[in-house]
Amino acid sequence: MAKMVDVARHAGVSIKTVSRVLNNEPHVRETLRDKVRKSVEALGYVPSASARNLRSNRTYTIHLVSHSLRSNFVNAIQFGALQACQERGYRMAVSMVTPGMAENEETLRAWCDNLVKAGKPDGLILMPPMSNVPIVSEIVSDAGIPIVRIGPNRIRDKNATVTIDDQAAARSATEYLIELGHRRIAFVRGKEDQDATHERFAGYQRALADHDIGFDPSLIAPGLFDFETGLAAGDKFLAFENPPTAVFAANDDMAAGVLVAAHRKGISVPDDLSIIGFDDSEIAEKMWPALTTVRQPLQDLGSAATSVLIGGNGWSSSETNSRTKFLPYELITRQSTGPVGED
Amino acid sequence: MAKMVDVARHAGVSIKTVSRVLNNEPHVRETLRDKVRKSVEALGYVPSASARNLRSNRTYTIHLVSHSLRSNFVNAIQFGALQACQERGYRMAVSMVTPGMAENEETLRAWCDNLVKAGKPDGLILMPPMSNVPIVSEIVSDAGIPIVRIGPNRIRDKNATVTIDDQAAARSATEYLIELGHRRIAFVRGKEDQDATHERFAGYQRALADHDIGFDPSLIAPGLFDFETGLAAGDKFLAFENPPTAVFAANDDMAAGVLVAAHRKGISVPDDLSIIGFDDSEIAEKMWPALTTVRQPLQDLGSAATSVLIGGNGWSSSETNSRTKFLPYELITRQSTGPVGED
DNA sequence: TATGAAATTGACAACGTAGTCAATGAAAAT
DNA sequence: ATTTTCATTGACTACGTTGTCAATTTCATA
Repeated sequence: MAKMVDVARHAGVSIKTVSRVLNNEPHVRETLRDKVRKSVEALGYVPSASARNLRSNRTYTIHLVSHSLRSNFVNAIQFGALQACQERGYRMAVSMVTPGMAENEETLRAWCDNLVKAGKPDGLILMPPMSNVPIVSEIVSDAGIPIVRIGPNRIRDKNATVTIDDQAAARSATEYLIELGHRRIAFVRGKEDQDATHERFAGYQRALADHDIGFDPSLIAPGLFDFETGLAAGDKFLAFENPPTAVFAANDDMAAGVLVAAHRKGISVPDDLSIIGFDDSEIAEKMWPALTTVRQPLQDLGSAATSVLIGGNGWSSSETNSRTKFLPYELITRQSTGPVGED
Repeated sequence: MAKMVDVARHAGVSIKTVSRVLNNEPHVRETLRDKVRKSVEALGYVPSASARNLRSNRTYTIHLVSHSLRSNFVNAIQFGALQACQERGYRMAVSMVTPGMAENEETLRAWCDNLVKAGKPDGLILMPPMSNVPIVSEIVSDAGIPIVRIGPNRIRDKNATVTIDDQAAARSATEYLIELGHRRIAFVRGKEDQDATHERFAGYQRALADHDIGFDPSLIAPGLFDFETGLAAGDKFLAFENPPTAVFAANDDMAAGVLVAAHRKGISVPDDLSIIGFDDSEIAEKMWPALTTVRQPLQDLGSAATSVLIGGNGWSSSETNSRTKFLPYELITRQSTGPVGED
């Protein structure tokens, strides 16, 4: 395979000049530049990433870390991030923190250490729930590798976070239900170790309080952000003598579960029950009735995170104040919500 | 950061000995091994992947290439592949062939060339529809990098393919409908540039022929493997004077579209219309009624592909006969199919 | 024309590891 | 006791690029 010295010989210049041309460095005459480019073309030369990495200590690689890739949420963000990487000539690597690792702090620490020392990525994107784990941020940061966390989190360090304002979003979703006349609004929580759950719940509570609607603890169900727990929550609520007229689930998968629970009981959505989700994930518009939900610009979250890491995004690294970038959310009204029926 | 020479000094040995211990090579006394391991631990040493790559010309990286990551199909396979990689200490990189590239052969060629020469992955996993493009396989193969193609394809080279038997699977899905008494069975095709579409259609036709059911071209709709085209197909079929009693869609997203079309028209599923999908993707069981579908072991496809590349899977590279590994499919019967109603 | 400054170019070193090969020591065979 | 064999260990080099710095050329200025 052709290497730099071959190109140099072919073009009649030194390898350093070839290097300069390839890296768009100044101080090379245009005529030489052309000659080198032609030689590169003629030999089909492509620089070795390994050698470049070793010498320059930069890998041009962004590493995306998540817990499990099996979710539309992670998938969409990854897509946005990868697209942004490729546009800028960066590669993208992915890793998962398997359930076993996350539990034992020592294992997790070793894993992170290995990740950053071996791979030396130019930046790390932490997906929820890894974005909520302080020691991950800490170890990676200590190694001098910039991080962007995705999604709401309470870690306050020099690293950036890219997210939507989950609390405000949940609040406006709840207010939308209130405006439709709903008063008995149930809420399905997500995983307790993710700050998104708490933020969304806080938004829900805030909306109720703002509209003088008493908080009824029986209208809160636990959840794990998955279909099954949504189904269970729906079954629970719909078994009440006086069931809620609307359910707000902390994500779409759980909302789908509530919807199926309603279908099974022959309860009409949205006539007898309004359902609202969160994320606007892929399934939201494939359900029937199509799900009203809060749209997170997932792809944009991914590409914004990448931009923060690679630069050229207008963020100065010396920025002292807020290191959290909020992207706009949007309430997508579809057919799963409607005015409260007379009872 | 600690490097090998630091470990060597700390342990009082040469760097070569450290190297031997780290790579589990023979010819090191157990006492020295221990000493080295202790020094590694003490210094928190992790070998540099860049240096190792450069020297050994191996990257311990599997590269996954797809068209777009935004599908449950790709997502699930990626998950399986990543898991298998991590278990064996390999890294995983991902790339997308953007729509623009795929069209121009010269661009695609350059892109592939760059991918393999720069990154030098130890193996490549090609997802559909890239697994169906001959020149990609060709270029990568020429660079001496092993490939595994996922999904059915008609390329016959020395590289491996991991897939299910799409034709047989489609045939048994169709037969299931026939056994339920259906005779007017519609079919929604997928993208025409993917062999999966043709294989599944062939299986559908074969089942009809085997049961002496005449082929009715009006019961075939085009599709792009997405929800919208499924919806359009459903609208088309259900507008017939004599609509089909069952629809077989070439994937789940399109089946979801057919289902919503039926819901909108007030047609009861499965009483008046049976629907069957393909893939058993994430949404299949989140719909209502839950979708009967052909399950592809997507995660297994991903991990099997990885195993083929990394080795230790029982496949000899000198294997001369079949280079296609068929994984088992399974018909998952849920609530979207039922016996044909009397008309 | 002479002079200084800046642009241009290349020789050489260095990144951190694995491969080669020779030197040493220990065990087995004579 | 001597030779042979093999396990053990380390010195040195190569991988292909980029960084350093000095040498040379070009250009603007005096």
